[in-house]
Amino acid sequence: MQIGELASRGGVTAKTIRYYESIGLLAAPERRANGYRAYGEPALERLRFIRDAQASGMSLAETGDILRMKDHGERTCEHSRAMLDRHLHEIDAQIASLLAAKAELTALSRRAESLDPTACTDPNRCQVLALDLPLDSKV
Amino acid sequence: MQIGELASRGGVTAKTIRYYESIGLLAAPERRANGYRAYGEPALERLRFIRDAQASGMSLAETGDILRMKDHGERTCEHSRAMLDRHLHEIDAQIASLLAAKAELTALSRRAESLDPTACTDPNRCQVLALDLPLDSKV
DNA sequence: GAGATCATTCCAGTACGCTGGAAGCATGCA
DNA sequence: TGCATGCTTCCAGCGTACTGGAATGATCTC
Repeated sequence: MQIGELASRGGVTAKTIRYYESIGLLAAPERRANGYRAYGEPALERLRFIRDAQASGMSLAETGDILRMKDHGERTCEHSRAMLDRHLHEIDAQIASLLAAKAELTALSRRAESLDPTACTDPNRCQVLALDLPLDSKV
Repeated sequence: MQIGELASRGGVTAKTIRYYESIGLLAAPERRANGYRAYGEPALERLRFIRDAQASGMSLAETGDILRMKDHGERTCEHSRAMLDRHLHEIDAQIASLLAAKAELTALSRRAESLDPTACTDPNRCQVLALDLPLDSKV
């Protein structure tokens, strides 16, 4: 597939793919006679892995470390595994934090639903924001 | 309190506080005769809210939106609820990505565990993450 | 054949969230 | 008194991760 298709299927732009290639996250693919990059399915998998890793809070540099480890996957070492485990712990912490935030915001949103919109007349108070979170702090 | 104390109690630097003031997240406080900024406890609460909001994934701009809505006592119910709901969707997306990343990293880690640890005695192999060259040597 | 669309390279710029450093005045303490 | 530390302003720069745009060429569709 060409870069445009890879981009749309991977949820990024062609620019981003070229950028990833430039920093070594994606290998330089084969070129067709016209100079166009030609990708296979593995490139898409790799691209999706990068997106997932990024979403887990890893930098592109760290993601590159892991991808390189994956590339050498037939043999790995304590260092690599420690790094993976560290990231796994970070991910768990992030998930926990997000779930906590979600619970808080959900409670806030639910409370907002139960409010009478016409009750939103107090110029000094927003009922949605005034509760559950320390939003009433003023400087 | 002076900026230094606010900074240390808020877990940021004085630089950061001046930066927040410069972008409108913190109101310009009163000044003492010597020109020093003088803060009260509410500034600390506000600073902590900013920190908490950031920790839950909000940008400083979003945080500022919420703080300003509250400051102005506007009728913000609809706006606030839309923002909350949007943020909830973002959190869901983030959690999904985190879970996907976790699954992939767990698989990698598990594969690493199943390998012979004595294979990690080669210094070039045992420092895969630190020493290996990038995929295409173009970094 | 024309025009839209896709691709190429390269360089420069953007947004975010700070961070550093210069130059200078204020304060605290031995 | 000396000097470290703290505060002030202003401007510049940084790291991350793109993003825009120019200039150019290839392909597709009518």
